[in-house]
Amino acid sequence: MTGAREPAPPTLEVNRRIWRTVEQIPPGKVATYGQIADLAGLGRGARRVGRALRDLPKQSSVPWYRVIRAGGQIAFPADSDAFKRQRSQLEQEGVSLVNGRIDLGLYGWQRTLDELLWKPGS
DNA sequence: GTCTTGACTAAGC
DNA sequence: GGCTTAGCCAAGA
Repeated sequence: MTGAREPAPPTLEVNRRIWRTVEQIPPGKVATYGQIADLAGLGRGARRVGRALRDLPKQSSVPWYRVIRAGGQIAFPADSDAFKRQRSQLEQEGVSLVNGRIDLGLYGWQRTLDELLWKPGS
């Protein structure tokens, strides 16, 4: 066979899909790179998500600041402007940082399906 | 064409 | 609780 396997999607296509997924994060919530990658169909391409956000155009209205690392920590150095900017945006949405970290159990966007089933009061 | 880097994650110490 | 190592994959030099 002349290599008639699945045509790998162009990077731009993947990036756009990632941005679309990030846009689906509700305000006041945050998602991890791994989660975005999984929702975008990249599986364990957490790094791909980071690259996609880096290639993100400046005029885009994608809430990149709602994407954080696993464990609820921001992917930038604490002394970086990007870090402060992201933290400011998160606080503006009602997300508080505790010790430089975000409580995923509180602000995490659909941690796992188990949690949805655990949802009390319904 | 090879090597290094990087907006990552999970596991180990 | 935090640091280190290994795994992964794509872009840049």
